[in-house]
Amino acid sequence: MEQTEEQSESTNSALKRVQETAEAKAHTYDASKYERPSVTVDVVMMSLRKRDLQVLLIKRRSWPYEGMWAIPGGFVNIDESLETAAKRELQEETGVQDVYLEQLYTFGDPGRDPRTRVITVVYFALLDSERLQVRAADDAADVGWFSVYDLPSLAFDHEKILHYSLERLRGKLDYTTIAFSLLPEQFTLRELQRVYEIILHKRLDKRNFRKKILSTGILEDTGAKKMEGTHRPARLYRFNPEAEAKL
Amino acid sequence: MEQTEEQSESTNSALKRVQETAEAKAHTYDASKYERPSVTVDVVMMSLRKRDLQVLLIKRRSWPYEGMWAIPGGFVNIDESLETAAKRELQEETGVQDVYLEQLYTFGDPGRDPRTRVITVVYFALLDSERLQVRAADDAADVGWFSVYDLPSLAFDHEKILHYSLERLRGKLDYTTIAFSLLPEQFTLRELQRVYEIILHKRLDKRNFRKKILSTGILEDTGAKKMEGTHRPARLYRFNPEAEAKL
DNA sequence: CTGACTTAGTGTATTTACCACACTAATATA
DNA sequence: TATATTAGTGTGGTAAATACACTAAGTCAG
Repeated sequence: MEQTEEQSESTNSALKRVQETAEAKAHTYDASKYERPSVTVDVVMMSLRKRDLQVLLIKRRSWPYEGMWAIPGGFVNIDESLETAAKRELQEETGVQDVYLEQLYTFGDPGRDPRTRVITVVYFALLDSERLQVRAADDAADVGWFSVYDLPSLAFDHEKILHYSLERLRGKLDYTTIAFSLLPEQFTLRELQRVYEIILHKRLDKRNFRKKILSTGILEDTGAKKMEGTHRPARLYRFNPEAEAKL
Repeated sequence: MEQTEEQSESTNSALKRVQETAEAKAHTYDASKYERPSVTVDVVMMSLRKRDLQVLLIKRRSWPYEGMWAIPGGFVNIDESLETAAKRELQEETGVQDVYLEQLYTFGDPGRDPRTRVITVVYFALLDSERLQVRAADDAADVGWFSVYDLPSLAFDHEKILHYSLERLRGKLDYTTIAFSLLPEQFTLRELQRVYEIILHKRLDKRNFRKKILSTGILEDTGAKKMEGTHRPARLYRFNPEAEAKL
């Protein structure tokens, strides 16, 4: 449930040796002009839309992979932290703030970008299905939401990144409260169950699910009820972060 | 148990906008000469020594943090992958190859290094206690092994990195086979239990431990026995990677 | 207004995982 | 030959996971 904070370092006695050999070994790549790799931040943004787990992608308008879809991202400014850069990207792409955000993995193989050496730190973000509406259909030509179970062909190795993201999401689902960040403040138990079912991609037993969730004490009954469609009305719950219960 | 592969990208329609503003926003840091962050790879190397979980550190010989201990690391060469860089570091520091290696986290706050902006990708390595002997005491003035439970004062925020490493190790202990990478090919059940006890820093029940491990079918009886000290001889087991059993 | 339809909400019995706990046998050493 | 040391083994109790089916509150169409 927690991601530790940033920071660290490296340069030490051994480092100078390395640095000296670094340029010597660099028998070019594409660009001898780039002695050092560039660093970008990419953000995998997922949300629930229409009872489906979807990811936000951007259509590339130039070489390489022109016309293909890609995960949004951009360079890290010299004076901002990686997380700040990820938040800025989010803000620029969707206009949303205060979403769940965690660092996923750093991808840095040489040759992953045909233009130059780029190391990218990938962040993973979850939007709740309500605030989601805000933008998303704005400059609809370039930006689109896609089901993670039915992806278009993707630029670079972004398909691999999305698979990794999905694995991580699934893994964290049952020992963290990550699922709540996909729902609005109030929700019914059935809606919560649906989040789990969509992400795990399998049916769950209703009674066992409710029993397990409620036994953790992590939910708070709002007293309100939700009436919708042709059903019986359902209780609305709220996530209680105070209750540091284990799922 | 698996770490996905490298690779990805970022530059897309939104990227250009970002890049333009990047330099504008960069109201210096220390170095306007560095328009872009440098990238290093640091390696947290742990091993079991004398019934203790220890980490390899290097003594700094210059500013900043002169005389303090730090995690070894170095710049990423322009033509090598992050993992390759981490392996190279390992090789340089300890002369060991083919160890367990996984990417841990990327730390990149501006100001984490007083000299310039450095983003570091931290890898986590485990050496088995046998091959360990190889070097380690070579240029003993600069390099040393320290108990993770009794650390010296560390350069930069390396203490935080080590805490994170230990947490990750503990977390993975019971749903992966990571523990085996700390042992030689053959080992007794008692030795395996000791690995768990040292890492989790608590005593485990012998019978329950054996029952659980053996029931997974992940161990293979070698037929051999180990006689040592003033004990009864013990069976030697071997890790069987084929048996894709869950711990 | 009535009948058909949809979903909320509830309990029990079975199986499986987890945990606490103590003695005997093989070997080395003094 | 006596002493010290560790390997190896089983059982019962408790908590968690799973499989499974019906009733009641509401909506909607006719």
